[in-house]
Formats: sequence, structure tokens, C-alpha cells
Amino acid sequence: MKHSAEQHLIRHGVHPTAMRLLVLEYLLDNRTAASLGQLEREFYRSDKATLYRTLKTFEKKGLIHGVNVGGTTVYLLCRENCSAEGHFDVHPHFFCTVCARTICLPQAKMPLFELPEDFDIQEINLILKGRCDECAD
Amino acid sequence: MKHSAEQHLIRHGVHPTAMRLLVLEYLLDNRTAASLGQLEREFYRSDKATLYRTLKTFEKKGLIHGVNVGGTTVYLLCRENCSAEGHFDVHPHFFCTVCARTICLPQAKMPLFELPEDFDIQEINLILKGRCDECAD
DNA sequence: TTATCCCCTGCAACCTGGTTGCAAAGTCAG
DNA sequence: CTGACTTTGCAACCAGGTTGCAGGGGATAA
Repeated sequence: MKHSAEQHLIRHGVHPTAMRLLVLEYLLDNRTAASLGQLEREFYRSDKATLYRTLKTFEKKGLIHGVNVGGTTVYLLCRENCSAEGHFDVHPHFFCTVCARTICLPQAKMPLFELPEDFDIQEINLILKGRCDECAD
Repeated sequence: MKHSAEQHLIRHGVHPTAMRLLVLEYLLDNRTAASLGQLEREFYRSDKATLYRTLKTFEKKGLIHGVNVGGTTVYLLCRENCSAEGHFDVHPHFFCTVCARTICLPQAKMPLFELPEDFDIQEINLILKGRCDECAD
């Protein structure tokens, strides 16, 4: 456990401090997206700024990616093909309006768009909202 | 001018006050999305809360719809098929990273998704980011 | 016309999420 | 052990969004 998280940090060039290990392990365990606010609540002993900077460091080094869902940014673990050079796992995300979890949908393909005129698309942001499998009635 | 905006308000059951006419005309003229902040800057004599409530009223009555693009909500005029009963013009939006305008793309079809398990999709949020036709090099 | 009521507006305050400066504490190499 | 660099915690700040409250203005009933 500890080891794998630590290795993960080192592999991405992030100095493995106690704080960072805790946050990374939380993300690994939870397997769902976490917002700054969630981390604040989870690690109420530590400071918002530290958590914020931890997330920013992780994002910059390619461990996690942020998704803006309805005003707040949630962070999810990246798959293997991401690094400090860039995030390459572009895929839709699903936000459950019941349990408020955000889930990656890497299996769902991003749609291709041909816009009529000379629009230059650099980024696609696709969020599906509804009930997840666990919250469906 | 005045008449059409006024009619538009009345048709949607919104009492046409001076404030509301100004905001609606601004939206009609600009033909691009406006955020609360933009309106605040444009109508610096009036209050944020009033502008906020104006937008909310318009949205509730089906005149405009809000799109969350990277943290802030921008509002765009609805097409004909919206009303207080609901917003039915679901379509992608394009956000230009150069001029920061948000544009409706009603001509682009929303993709259909079949999610593997019993996910219940209620809403699709699709935002394309890049350079618009006017800002392309 | 006057009194009444309701809706609209402006002011102020507040909350949340995000962000930065600064100084203390910790880490590590020489 | 010392000095340099990194990480952390505290505080403060900012923007966007939101609400309560009181005053004003217009429509309506008496």
C-alpha cells in the first residue's frame, strides 16, 4: 500500500511527503473524484492551502486531472498515459446528482465534431449528469 | 426594437420593467453569452443582486439558459422551443479561449451515449473550447 | 383620489471555492 | 552542523453567487 503510493509519487517526480501520501492514498482508495472541499473535510487537521497546492502539484505532474462540474473542480486519478508533459486521457465524466460522485467514463468514446466554419477545437469538456448505477431505482 | 423586446418579455410572462428591458436588449444585441460579471460591468449603475435576479427570472421563464463554462455561468438566449415549462434546446456550446465569447452550436448534434450499465442520463453538458472563426489565425 | 398591496430594486452582508504572501518548520546535501 | 531549498500552516484576499431586509413605485380596489 504505502509502497505503491510512494513509488507512484516518485515515478512522477513528486517528493513523497506525509501529506501527499495521505492525499494520494485517499484518491486511490476512493476511486472517485474528490474536490478541494471534500479533502478539506476529510483532512480537517491540515490546511486548505496545503491541500490546494498538493492537488495542483499532482495535476502538474500528471497524477490527476481536474474536471469542472457545475462550478467546482473535482480531481480524478489519471490513467497511465499522462505525465507532466500533458494529459492525454480525454474522456467523458459522469456526475451523479444523487450521490454527487463524479466517475470517469474512459470506455465511452469522445464524439468527433466538425464545426461548419473554421473553428479550432482544442479541448472538449463532456459531462453527463444523472443517476449512477448504484443510485438508480 | 423596444417593442419586440417588450413583447418578448410579456409573451413569457415577465413584467417588462426598465431594468429587464435593458438586460434583454443587451442580450439580443450582443448575440453572445453574458455572465453576471459582464452585466455588472455593462450596467455599473445598477446592483449585482438585481441583475442576478433578472437573469434568474429570465431563466425560470424560459427566455435564457445558463451554461457553466469553467467556473462561471454564462447566459444565452433560448430558441423558440423553450418556456417556463422547460428548456429543450440542448446543444453544445463553444467557448473561445481568445475572445472569451461563448457561442451556441445548435447545428451540431448532441452525441448519443449508451452507458454500459444502468446509468440514467438526465442532462448532457458539452463544451468545446478553442478558437472561434473570428479569432482563428 | 386615496389607501393598499405587491412586485421590483438597491444595499449590505454572507458563503463557498479558489488563490497568494509570508514566515515557521522540515528536509537534505555538503 | 550549517545553509539552501522545499513544504506547510496561517491569514488574508478575491470573485462569483446568493439571501434578507427595507424603501420605492406602479397597479388596483375602495
